[in-house]
Amino acid sequence: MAGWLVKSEPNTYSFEDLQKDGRTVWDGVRNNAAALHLRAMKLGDEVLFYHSQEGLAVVGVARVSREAFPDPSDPSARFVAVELEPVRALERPVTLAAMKANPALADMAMLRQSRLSVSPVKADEWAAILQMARAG
DNA sequence: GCCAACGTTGGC
DNA sequence: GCCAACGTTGGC
Repeated sequence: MAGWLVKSEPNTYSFEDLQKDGRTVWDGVRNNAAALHLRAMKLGDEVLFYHSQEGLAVVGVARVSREAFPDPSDPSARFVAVELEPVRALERPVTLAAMKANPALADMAMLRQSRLSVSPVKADEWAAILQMARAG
């Protein structure tokens, strides 16, 4: 089972919004590298939910509830969307600063390419982040 | 608000 | 097909 990370500006759509909605269409991705990752997402894959601009932290875990389909917001039909549902909020947010400070995450895709809005998370990186969410 | 990183566009 | 110009994202 693959792990992923998506970014969202909480001003626009926060993890709390996802919990309130129960599920959401993850559309609007207009970047080929990010779209490639969207296409690779499988039903049931878990997704770290990161707040960009404000918060700057992973705040929750979501799950892919529908695999890639044509993005309804894309008139050119070149890009895809998935559907996400909330799993749970992290006990404590894992901040960008903390992730940067953790050598285990040095190779993490989102850190290496900060503008990538959808990125893969390796199993060991996933475990490290969840550990950080538990530890002080 | 600024700037670095990076993707896209368009002239040649 | 190259590359300069431009737009967008996102951290600081």
